[in-house]
Order: sequence, then C-alpha cells, then structure tokens
Amino acid sequence: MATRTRSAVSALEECCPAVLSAPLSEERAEELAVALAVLADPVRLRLLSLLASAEAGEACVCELVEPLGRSQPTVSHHLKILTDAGLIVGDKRGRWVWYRAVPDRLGQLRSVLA
Amino acid sequence: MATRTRSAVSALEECCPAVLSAPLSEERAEELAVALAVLADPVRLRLLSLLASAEAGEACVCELVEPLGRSQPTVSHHLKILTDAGLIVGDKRGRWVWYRAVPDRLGQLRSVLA
DNA sequence: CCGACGAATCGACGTCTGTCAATGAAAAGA
DNA sequence: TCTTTTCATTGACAGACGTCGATTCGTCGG
Repeated sequence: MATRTRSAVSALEECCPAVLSAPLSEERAEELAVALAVLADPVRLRLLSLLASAEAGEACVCELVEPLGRSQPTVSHHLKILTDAGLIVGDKRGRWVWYRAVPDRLGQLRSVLA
Repeated sequence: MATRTRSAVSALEECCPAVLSAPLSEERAEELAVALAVLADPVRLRLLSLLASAEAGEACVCELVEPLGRSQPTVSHHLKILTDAGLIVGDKRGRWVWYRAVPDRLGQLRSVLA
C-alpha cells in the first residue's frame, strides 16, 4: 500500500559507478550488498516473477501463498522486504492487499552490474 | 588457479528466462538466489571492483588484504567463493596467486534481471 | 455489535554465514 | 635442510536470516 514505510529505497537512488569500472567505496559496497541480498532469496525471486506474470500485473497475498509453498506469515515477511526495497508496491483495497512489481527498480540494480 | 574446483558455475550456464518475464521454477529460483548471494556481500563486491581496476587487471592476495580491512583468511575465504561462482579466476605463479575478474560471468547474471 | 476473513506482527527456533586466530601446505632463498 | 614467505584450510563463535505457530489488527457481512 502507498501508506507503507520505505526504508532501504535509497540504496542506489541516483545512477551508478558500475561495479567493474569504479573502485567502489566501502559505504557504497555495503549499500549494494544490501540491495542484492533482497534478491538473493528463492521465495522473493519467485514472488517478483509471480507478480510480473499475474493477471493485470498484480495479485493479493492469498493468491501467492499456495504456489510458493510457504506459510502466510512467511509470504508477508518477504513481501515487506521487497516493498522496503522498492521492488514491489502494495495497494490495500477492501480486505485484500494487491501487490505489483516495479520493473524500473530492478533495472536500476541491473545497471550496476555493468 | 586453473586447478581449482568449480562447483556452482552451472547456476545459470545457458541463457536466461529473465526474472520478470518467465514464471521462474522453484529449482531455477534456488539457483539464481545462490548466484546472487555470492554478490550480496560488501567484501566480495569490493574484491571484484579492486581486481577490475588493478594493474594489468590482476592482483595477488597480499595486495588485497590491506585495502579490504579484513584478515588474510577472510580474504581467501571470499576469493574462494568468487572463484567457485566463476566470477574470478586465480593463477598461481611462484609463491603468489594472481586473481582476475571474469566480466562475462557478471554479464550473465546481469542479463537475468531483465 | 459480532463473527469471519485477509493480512501483518510477534516470539521462538534452527540454520546459514562472515569473521578471526591458529595451523597447515607449497614454494623460494640462504 | 632450514627458514621465510604466501596463501589455503580448520575450528570456533557471534550475529543474521528464513520459517512457522500463535496472536493481533482491519475490514466487511449479517
């Protein structure tokens, strides 16, 4: 939902030294590592994939629990991590929360691995 | 060194479903997560960066310990992880082992985040 | 109001991971 | 051969992370 707190979004906000071309400061390496760690989980990768290929590009939590084979609290846990990283956004409508991927965000990360 | 064992290199050998376009199977998500976890560490990111911007594109371990601010065993530990992932290669010459980055390998990972 | 439902939070547990000191192995020099 | 240098391996420890059951918080229907 738009009301959710975003913490780690600032990780690589503006464009990018690119790992193999710049010497990469200690602070920046830490930021990049945190951002990549969000993606380094099979459940979160499948979440991104499921959301991107869902009807209308979005899905509620209850539709994600079963295909992932994880408990509802676990799925909510990963959704929060992805949300905090800015990779997905949630929109609460009635009793359901509809999540959708933010492809631009993934593109930012991709461009750092130049 | 060329004699070193490579284990996790098979992670995403041939080209790529791309996270946001394919539904991403459970097995493939696991492989991708393992591959990304190798990059999700500040010391390993700085290692890649240091090697890429080193003289002649290579450096020995003793040249890497001090700028990283980690113990020699710790640096060797991370070098092994990067080597097993195919992101760097080591070449033993005399008493020194010269490491260099493998940019193609990083490009493979990058392309998965399409 | 009250009960049912969807989702987030909490608490606890087991596992994985980064780190270092100590040790081991290989190579060069005296 | 003995010593020194360079790097890898081992063992141990602390902290972080994924997972689930139980609980709590909102929201809708009756």
